[in-house]
Amino acid sequence: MLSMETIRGATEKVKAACRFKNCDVDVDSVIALDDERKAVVAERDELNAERNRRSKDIGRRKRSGEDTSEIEASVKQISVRARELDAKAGEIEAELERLMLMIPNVPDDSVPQGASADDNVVVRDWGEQRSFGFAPKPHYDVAGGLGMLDLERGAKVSGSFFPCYTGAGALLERALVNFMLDMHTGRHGYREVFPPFLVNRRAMTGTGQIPKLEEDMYRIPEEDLFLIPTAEVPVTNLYAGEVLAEADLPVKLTAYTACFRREAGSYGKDTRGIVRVHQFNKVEMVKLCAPEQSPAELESLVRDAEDVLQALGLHYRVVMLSAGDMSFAAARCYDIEIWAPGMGRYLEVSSCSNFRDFQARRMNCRFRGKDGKLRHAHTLNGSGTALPRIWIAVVENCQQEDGCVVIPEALRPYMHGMERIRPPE
RNA sequence: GGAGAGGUGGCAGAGUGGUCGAAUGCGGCGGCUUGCUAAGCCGUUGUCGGGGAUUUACCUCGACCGGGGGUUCGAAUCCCCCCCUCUCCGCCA
Repeated sequence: MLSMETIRGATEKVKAACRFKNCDVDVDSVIALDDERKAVVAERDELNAERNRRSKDIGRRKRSGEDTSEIEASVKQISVRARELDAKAGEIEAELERLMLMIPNVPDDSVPQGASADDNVVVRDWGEQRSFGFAPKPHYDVAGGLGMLDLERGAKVSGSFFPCYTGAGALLERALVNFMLDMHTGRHGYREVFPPFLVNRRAMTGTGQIPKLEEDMYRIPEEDLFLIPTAEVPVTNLYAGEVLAEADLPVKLTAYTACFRREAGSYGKDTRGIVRVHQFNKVEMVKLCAPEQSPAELESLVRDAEDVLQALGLHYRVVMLSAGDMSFAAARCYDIEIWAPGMGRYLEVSSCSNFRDFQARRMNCRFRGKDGKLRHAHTLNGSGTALPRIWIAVVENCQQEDGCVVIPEALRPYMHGMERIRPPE
């Protein structure tokens, strides 16, 4: 969430952010409500002060045996009035918080000030599109021939878009997870965590999935728990309500989790294969750092994700998102798009964002600076990377004319030394 | 699921209706002492919100003793609900 200082001091920018990110909040009325809050709180506090003075007086008089019934009656009246105002203040504060939680983060001045994905900017690319001596097939055809996927049976037990990986497909999935975790922990200096996959409402609110995206989450009503849509939620919220030491920053964490998304409203898109599914695996990187560090930490975060793709020899491009294409909580975001020759398009495998103090305010995560003062931390995260799409990229890029898939060398140690995936006997 | 114990300031740990934002100890910070260190002594040491002074550290009011509600002139202290932690029993991957 934004501070009230930001909302009051940069009102026009905040309004622009609401337009870019399609959030319907009346910023002026938020400010007006805060004015009202201040007035009610001031009156209540004055009454409380008077009540406290008189109550202490009652204590003194009782000890000296005086009659206090008159002054007690006066305090009673003050208390009743103060309680009414307190209730009113509580209502205003709840409404104010509800509205503040609906205001999106403000995009950085440095990002393209456009309204849609058309305004995104490719900032660099790596490698090139592989040329084939034959027509490359989409992953579902390649994987089908190799017994790597069983979408029909997955649909039988859960529904469509709940993929089931089989045989070498399952092994490839597991290999990719281990390969990426090893790289981030061993080479990039992240600490591995294995968090819960179900989180409470507070956590979902902390990272900003709620309220705007609540409809996209799977929810367990009995406990009001949500299946995580990304490891970002449990991992970032690990530090909710805490005060970190500046010397411990940046905190760099990596986690494998399954991710669950209802993908409400996206039916009809990407209906074949596993580009868009309700359950998928992902290795995520999360950072908490001091405000001064976050711009550089975002750049290194993207590089860490790129390293995965480079080690696998997969062509990709890095895109800076425009103000209108960024998520609710992000201030600045790079997407990494990997080339999928069978589908003939680039697929988003990673999204690396700097949230500045937006999530930290919601979570109340602070750090104590060297000067002894408390400040909100900055948070960042990025996929490193999302499994279905990197799985697709491996299968489609490494397919051979005979239908086999040659496994990238970096993955072979994770696949019992296997060099190529052949059709099952 | 059942029974019990407990959640107080950075930590430990007192406090069972007013003089408690909270003893005491440890830690932290400042100072004194000292050749240095240790020890000792003195002082200081939370967060959030409002108002005021001031180009920063200042003053003042309010709130906060797991969370929420209640009783009372007055609640860390009494009552109710919830959450979490620990111990034991049951069940179970």
